[in-house]
Amino acid sequence: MISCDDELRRWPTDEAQARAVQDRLRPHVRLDEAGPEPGFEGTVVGVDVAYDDERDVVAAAAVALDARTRAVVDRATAVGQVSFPYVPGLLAFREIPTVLDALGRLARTPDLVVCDGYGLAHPRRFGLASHLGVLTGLPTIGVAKNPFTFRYAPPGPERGATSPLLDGTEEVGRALRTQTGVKPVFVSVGHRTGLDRACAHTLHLAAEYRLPETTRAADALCRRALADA
DNA sequence: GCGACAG
DNA sequence: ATCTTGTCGC
Repeated sequence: MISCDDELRRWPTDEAQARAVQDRLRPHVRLDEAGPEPGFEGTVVGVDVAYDDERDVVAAAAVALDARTRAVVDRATAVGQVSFPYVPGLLAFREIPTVLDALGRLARTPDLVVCDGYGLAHPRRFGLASHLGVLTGLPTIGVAKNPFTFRYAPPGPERGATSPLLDGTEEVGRALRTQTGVKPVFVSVGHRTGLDRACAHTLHLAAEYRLPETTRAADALCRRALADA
């Protein structure tokens, strides 16, 4: 078992340390659980972060939706100082401290967390969603807007179509068409979830727009929190 | 060395 | 991520 508090206390200050942390925590990712089944009774929480580099301020939001109806049932925000620069592959170190703060302000523990970014689809198989999952112990998935460094063949034009997201020949995630005729999103497993259910949840959450409601709600809220900070 | 590169 | 105008459309 890893201690979230200890990890935060020993937050890396340079890239080499950060990569070492990823290599140390990666074995704690659990890939043997299917995760919450689609339509489960509980909450899906979306998290997102906004920055003001001028003021060195970061604002995070966590929005809890009813997993079945997608109705917002709770929301929380947190504001902090930027703890790491943006480096491709090390995004988690920039976002996680403030996200954890916001998650801790929710009234109840999430049953599933949807992150803006990747989980296993990562150069060292330990993206933001996996990192957040290992620190919290919660089931997590990553939904990204861009394919990062990975390759994919365009999925079919219909909503629900998928194609493998590939690192060489390894499927690290899936391109998922959430709306007919619209650019796909890129789904990967974070922690304690399988790829099939990760895609099913994403599709259910993206009933109306390209991005899941969790992401849209968290994005709007963290922007507002940043403006008010 | 050069380009690519989640947010 | 963020900087940014107008514009097309429901």
